[in-house]
Amino acid sequence: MKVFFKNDSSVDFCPVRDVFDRIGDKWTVLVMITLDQGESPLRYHELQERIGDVSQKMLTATLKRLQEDGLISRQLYPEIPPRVEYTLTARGKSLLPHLYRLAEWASEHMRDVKKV
Amino acid sequence: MKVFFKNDSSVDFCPVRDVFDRIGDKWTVLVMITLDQGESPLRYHELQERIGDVSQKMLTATLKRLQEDGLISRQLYPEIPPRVEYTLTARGKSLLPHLYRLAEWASEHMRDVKKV
DNA sequence: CCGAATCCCATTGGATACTG
DNA sequence: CAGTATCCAATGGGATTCGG
Repeated sequence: MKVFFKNDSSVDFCPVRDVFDRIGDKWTVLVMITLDQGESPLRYHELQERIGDVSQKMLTATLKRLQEDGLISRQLYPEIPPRVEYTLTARGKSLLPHLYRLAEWASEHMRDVKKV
Repeated sequence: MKVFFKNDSSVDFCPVRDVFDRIGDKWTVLVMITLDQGESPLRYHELQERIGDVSQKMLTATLKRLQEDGLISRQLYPEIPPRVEYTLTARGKSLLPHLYRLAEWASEHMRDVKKV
């Protein structure tokens, strides 16, 4: 596989950087996996509860960006009080296996590394 | 696959978080892939040149932590001037396929997303 | 219930100068 | 050559308050 670097002046994109710039933050992957583990669409507050230690600000920001990237979809039911459900899109689902494999690798290799 | 959350009080580790905490920063994955693409061990300055836009401070810090995690090894040849060579360890190599798959996914799905 | 807006702190990371 | 050390700017992210 070809990898592009910054001094490769002919190209303006680098898949490796791109993907980690997008999902390498603190919450994005966790939200996606939480949605995947939920057997059905999850509401805002359900997500917050299941993740357990995410602030409203960060959950909102993460959801918004995931939606902009087409990885999740947001369904608003204009009731009183409002209800909002989040689901993974096809694109989002296509990313998940790779994330799980990384997590598997981590549980095999990071156990002794962690200690910090 | 089982995923652990923070409110899962019985466990103190979460593979998903662990791995992204470790490799989700700006340079770690890039260094590993650069080492992998080099057909032989790479010296400090070669790494800096190939990556192109990494500062000395960050390259040094990234290499040190990769070494602490057992993902790369550092060989010092005490000559004048000194020569240092970096290689991927077996554990480091075992992680690479997963990173490449993520990069592949990115080049298929992030092209149109990127635009920001 | 689902956020938006603001404030503030901690961490990341870049530029530069110096050392064995 | 291969780093250290220091200073500083930018970003990430938490706590709190407010709105529809």
